[in-house]
Order: sequence, then C-alpha cells, then structure tokens
Amino acid sequence: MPSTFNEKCYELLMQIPKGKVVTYGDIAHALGTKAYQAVGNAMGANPNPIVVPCHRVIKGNGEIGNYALGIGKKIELLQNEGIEICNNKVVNFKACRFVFPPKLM
DNA sequence: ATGTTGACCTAGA
DNA sequence: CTCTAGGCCAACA
Repeated sequence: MPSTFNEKCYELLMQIPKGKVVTYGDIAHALGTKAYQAVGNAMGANPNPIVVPCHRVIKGNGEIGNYALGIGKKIELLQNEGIEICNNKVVNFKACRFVFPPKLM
C-alpha cells in the first residue's frame, strides 16, 4: 500500500508494459493531480530502479528528460525495449505512448 | 506554517 | 529555434 506520493508513482510505472512510454503529465493526471514536478521528484527518489521502470518515463514534448543512472543509460534501456531514440528524443513517441487504465466506478 | 527545490508543462514574445 | 514568465504539487529543511 502506497504511503507516499512517490509510492503511487511507482505503482503506475510498474503497470507500464514493455515497449511503452508515458509522460510525467500522464502520471500526474492518472493520480488525479497536476503534480508533474512531484512525479519527477518521485523518480529522482527512485529507491529501486529495478522493480520500477523509471526509464519508460519521458517528457511531454517527446524528449528523454533525465535519469538517475544517466540519460545514456535510459536511452539504451528504451532502445532495448524496442523504442527508437534520436538526439535524446523518442521517435514515434506518441505511437509508444501508454495510457493508464481508467478507474472503474 | 514558511521557503526552497525539482527527472515538468504551457503560453507568449 | 531560444528565452522569459507563470502555474502547479509534493518532499524536505
């Protein structure tokens, strides 16, 4: 059970399938808030970069953004997922954009 | 409670 | 394209 905001972000990140990417804004929106920066901060806090695929999170304009282990590492991971990267930007980024499942109610 | 910072976003010039 | 300005929220000192 998530106790802090970052925990919620990690939960969403783990829901992202392979070969898909999301933006910080999408995560914030999925959480029902606009704390884009809070999401980025949560990634920066990244306590377990293994169970949490933070490398699948990019900026809203298609750029890679940043990564705790380094941008280069993030690019390699994304390419390893099958995503094309060029000049620190995602190719066909909207085609790889993943949408979180809406909350049933 | 206050002030600062941050892996951000949008708009305007 | 680059730069400036505003907004928006959570974590930390």
